[in-house]
Amino acid sequence: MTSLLAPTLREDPAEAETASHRLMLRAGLMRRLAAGIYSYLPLGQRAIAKVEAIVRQEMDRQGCQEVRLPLVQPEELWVESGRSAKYGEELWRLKDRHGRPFVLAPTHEEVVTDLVRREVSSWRQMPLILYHVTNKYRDEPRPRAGVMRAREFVMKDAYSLDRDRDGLSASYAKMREAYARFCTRCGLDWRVVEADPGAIGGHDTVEFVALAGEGEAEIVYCERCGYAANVERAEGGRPAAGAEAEAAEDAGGAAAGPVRLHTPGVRTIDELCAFAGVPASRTSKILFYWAEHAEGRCELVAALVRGDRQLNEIKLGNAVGARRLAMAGREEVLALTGAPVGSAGPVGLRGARLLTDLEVAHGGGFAIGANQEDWHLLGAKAGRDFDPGEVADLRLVGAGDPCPRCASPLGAARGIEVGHMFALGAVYSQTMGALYRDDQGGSHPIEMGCYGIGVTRTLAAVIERHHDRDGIIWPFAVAPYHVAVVPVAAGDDGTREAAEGLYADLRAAGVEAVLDDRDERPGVKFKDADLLGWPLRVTVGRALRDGAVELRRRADGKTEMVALGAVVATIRERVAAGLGETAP
RNA sequence: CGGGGUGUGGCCCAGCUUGGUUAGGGCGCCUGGUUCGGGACCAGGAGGUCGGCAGUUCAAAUCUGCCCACCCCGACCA
Repeated sequence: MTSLLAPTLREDPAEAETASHRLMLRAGLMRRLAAGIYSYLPLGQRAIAKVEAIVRQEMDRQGCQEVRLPLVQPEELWVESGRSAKYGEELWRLKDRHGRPFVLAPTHEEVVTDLVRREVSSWRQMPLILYHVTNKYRDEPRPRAGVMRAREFVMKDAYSLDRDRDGLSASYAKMREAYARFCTRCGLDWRVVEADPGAIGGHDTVEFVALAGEGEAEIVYCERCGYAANVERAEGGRPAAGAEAEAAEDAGGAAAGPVRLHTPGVRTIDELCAFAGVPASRTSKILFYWAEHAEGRCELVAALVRGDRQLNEIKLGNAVGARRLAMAGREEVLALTGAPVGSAGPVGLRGARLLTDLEVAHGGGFAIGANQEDWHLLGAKAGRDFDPGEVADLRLVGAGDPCPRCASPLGAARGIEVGHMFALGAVYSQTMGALYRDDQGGSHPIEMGCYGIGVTRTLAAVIERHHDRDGIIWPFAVAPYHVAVVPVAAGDDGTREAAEGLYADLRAAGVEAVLDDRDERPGVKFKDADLLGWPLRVTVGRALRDGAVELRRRADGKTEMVALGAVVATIRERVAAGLGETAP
């Protein structure tokens, strides 16, 4: 280790807060060059190489073919696909010396589509899955938590090319299998969840989320039926049948109408509940947004959700087909409804496109704003008292909500999105003209899928999952080295020679080992060994008198004495067993 | 982009409110010595545009303005 560039830090760097970020800096895996841009030092690079190797093995197992695609791409390809505008500022743009516009690759759908429209023209050439592992560039508005959200990062991206929807489904299933194996082999505690297709388009999409308290992704899951989804996507559904009947009763039957209630000063749902004596689940709130469409056209939309629910803006955006949403100002609401924000409601609403959440549309007996300052309506029911407009699932689903499949209460968790896959279909091949001939001579767009794994982010996820107060606890599968040989009493020739001999034997036996030959006191070496997280540590010291060394496991601190003659064999066994621990 | 915060030797920080000689401490680094099983001790030493520019002042790390960088929260995010 005297010659190994692994500069450990005794104290936590001020710039890092999350565990993985802190430890990647402290353990000398990487150093920051600029916001969201890092240099990887030898140990970081080795860990990355381990993750990459696992990815490659799993890709190759499914018959994927590795390629290497350019990181610098002509912007015109992105104009052609329509994503130059869609990506906006996040697309990292640059110009060559002639002033021609280029972009740094945030992903490679355009390049792959361009490649295959030139090279794949027959049904005989498919199915085909291409992948590569390279840097990606996204000029994030806010890079954060080290490599968790970086501007330059390593990603494995794959693209499947198929003749038809069935072929795409088969490729998608293969990749799903590969991703599951990958996550398990890296030692992650993970879930696969349904996700929102977002701007990339396509039909089917799932995320592979490594569970971690520090993660950015919020997911809900059902222990009973296995349903799991990103909260962005999780379906709200209609209220249970019993609740619907109850609600109808609350509304006072089909013939009755809502009751007007004077509510001076009532502005919020909480105040309304207190004033009118109704639970928040028996209220409904209306939210106004400006929806910006692809052509730049803006439209005012109103969303009606239950008072105790949160609006899921992604769902609303999808429902209205907007590129972006921005909440409307108070004055605009006043001008439109004739009532201030706290008294606005859906009854007689004009001038805005109204969308009503399933729960409100199928429920009844809601307290709502009366579109008149200081007045509310009690017992209002969609369809009878107001036109619900478009009915859609608009609410944010959370812990305790009923599972949309089996109605059991959902659990919630946070995690890190390490993988994401999309069944794109023909969205790119259609717009960019990637067509092939079938066996009848007919022309069809290629059915595509795209699949990404954040390699550097996976590393962060592994550390989030495997660390303690003292440092990293590498799973064998991604550890930069499997074992550290630590001689104590460096001044003693016998100790040093024994350690060096053991180290040489281990290397000769193919064991990934390091030798801590630094002229440091034992405490320093032990602390660094814990920080660096070697799965195994061999202490060569006082046990040498009995012809033995100590073999210690980082994961649980268990130590055993091993006779010198048996050390190499024992370590090989332990490494093999350790690698087997995360085998799928 | 909005809000908050930070910027002082490689790392962690003090000093700034109330301007005043050579800008401090701990860790790390170099030299010598003593130590040597959980971040040793002693002695000596190197290393600084106090983020940058401009201003106020006899005098600026310290006050003012502008700018830059970085971190956190939010918006955003295939």
